[in-house]
Amino acid sequence: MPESYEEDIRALELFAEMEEANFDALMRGAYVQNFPPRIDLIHEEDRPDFLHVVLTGSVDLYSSWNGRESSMATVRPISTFILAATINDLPYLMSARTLERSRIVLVPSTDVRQIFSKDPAFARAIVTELAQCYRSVVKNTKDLKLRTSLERLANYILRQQTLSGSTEFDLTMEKRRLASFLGMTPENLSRAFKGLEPYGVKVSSNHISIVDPDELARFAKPNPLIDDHTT
Amino acid sequence: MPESYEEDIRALELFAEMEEANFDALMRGAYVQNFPPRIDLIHEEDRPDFLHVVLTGSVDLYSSWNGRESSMATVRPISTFILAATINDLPYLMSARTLERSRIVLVPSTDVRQIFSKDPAFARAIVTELAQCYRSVVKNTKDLKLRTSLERLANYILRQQTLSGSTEFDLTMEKRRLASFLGMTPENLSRAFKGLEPYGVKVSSNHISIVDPDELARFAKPNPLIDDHTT
DNA sequence: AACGGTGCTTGATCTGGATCAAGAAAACAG
DNA sequence: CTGTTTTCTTGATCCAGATCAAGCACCGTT
Repeated sequence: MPESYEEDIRALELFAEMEEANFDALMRGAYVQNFPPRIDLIHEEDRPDFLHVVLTGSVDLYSSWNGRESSMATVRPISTFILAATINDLPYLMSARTLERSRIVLVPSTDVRQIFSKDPAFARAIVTELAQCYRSVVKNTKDLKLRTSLERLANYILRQQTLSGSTEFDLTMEKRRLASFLGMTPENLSRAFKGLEPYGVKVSSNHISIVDPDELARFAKPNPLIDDHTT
Repeated sequence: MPESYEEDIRALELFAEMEEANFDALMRGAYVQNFPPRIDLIHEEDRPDFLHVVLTGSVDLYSSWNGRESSMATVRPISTFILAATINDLPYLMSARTLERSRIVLVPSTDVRQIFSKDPAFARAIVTELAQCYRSVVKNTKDLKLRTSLERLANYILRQQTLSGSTEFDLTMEKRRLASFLGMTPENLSRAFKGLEPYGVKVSSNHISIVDPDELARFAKPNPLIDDHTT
C-alpha cells in the first residue's frame, strides 16, 4: 500500500496513538481498492472479514427487511465502518454500498482483533470510537421517537448549517436518500421543505438557504443531546 | 460492601476476567444503595459520576425532548448502565428511573476509567459490552424504521416467547411503558393486541398466550438481525 | 435536438396511528 | 372495606404521513 494512504489512516483517531510496529503490521495486511458508484461492499448477515476505511468518496449504510429498505447512515472520509461487527466477530447488521466512486482500505478483521489484544493505545481508541458510535445511534433513536418528520428535517438543516459554517449550503446527498435517512418518503420530504418556508428556509434544487436561522431554531428546538454528533 | 454482592458483580462478563487486585480496587470505591420505585437515578445532561450496576429490581432508561418522553430500554439484573457515557466522560443521553424497589451498585467513573487503562482484560470486556450495546441500538432502529407498530408488537411477543421459553408468559412491564418502548400510544397498543388476535395471540390483563406461534411468525417475519438481542 | 431514464414535485386519496373523551378495571391508601 | 387514583380499554374523530398517479425538470446518450 502506498505510504500516502498510510499517513491519512494514521491520522485517524482510531489509529493515531497505537505503536508504530503494530500499525505497520495492520497496514501490511491491508489493501486499497477503488470502487465505482452503487457497488455493494458488504451485505447484512455477511461475516466481517475486513474493517473498512473510507479514504475518498462516500458510503451508504442501509438495512432491509421484508422488502423494505432504509438508509441508516452515510460514511464520509476519513472514517471507518463497521467496527462493532469486526471486533466481536459477529454478522453485519447493515449493508454498505458506495454512493460515488470511492477509495477504500480493507484491513483484515483478524489483524484488527489480534492487535487490539496487544496494543493498549489501540484498545483505548477502539473503546472511544465504539462509545461514540453507540451515542450517535442513541441520538438518532431519540430523533426518530421524539420528533415529527418536519422537526427532524428542521434539525437536520440546522446541523448541516453548523457543519458547513454557513446559512447557505448544498445538500450532501440526494433527496430520496435524505428522506429515507430521516424516516419519511420522498414525496413527504418535498412537502416538508415547503412546510419550513414559513420558518425561513429556501430550497432550490439541492441548494438550501436559511433566511432566518433564529426563527428556524425556535421551531426546531435543537438539543445537543440529540443533535450534537461530536460528543 | 458485603462480599455477597461482589460475587454477583464479579460474575458479570464485564468484570469476570479482570485482575483480582483491580477488581478489589473497583469495589473499594463502590457502594450499594437501595432505591424505592419511581426514583430518578440519573438525568439526561448529568455528568457520569458513577457506573451503575443493577443487582435487583429494574430500571427504565428514557429520554425527553420538548415535553415529550419516550422509554428507550429496560435494565434488568444483573447488568450495567450507562457504560458509554462513563467511559468517554460525556453527559448522559438518557435518564434513568427505578421501576420497582431496586438495589444498585454505584462504581465511581474515575475508578472505572483508571482501571480500564491498566487492565487489558477489563478493557477487552468493555469493548465487547460496548459493541453489544451498539448493535442492540442499531437493531432497535431497524425495528422502528422498517416495521409498522403491529409488526413491532408481534415481534416483541415472539422475543418474549423465546426469552420465557413458553408460549404463555406475563408481560414484564406495564402496557403504557411497552407502548412507549415500541413507539406507539397506549390506546394503539390496546388495539394492536386486538389486531393480533387473528394470528393467534390471546391477551388477558398482562398475561399473553400464543395459540399458534407459527401463524404469528408468518405475520411477524422475525429476523435475527433485528430480533436476536444475544448477538 | 430528440430520446429515454431518473429523480423531484404536486395533487388526490387513503390509512395508520394520534388525540380526545369516557367508561371499566385494577391498584392503592386510609 | 371504601373511596381515590391510575391504568387500561373502547369509541369517535382528526391528522400526519403513505400511497397512487401524473407531470415536470434535469441529465447523459446518441
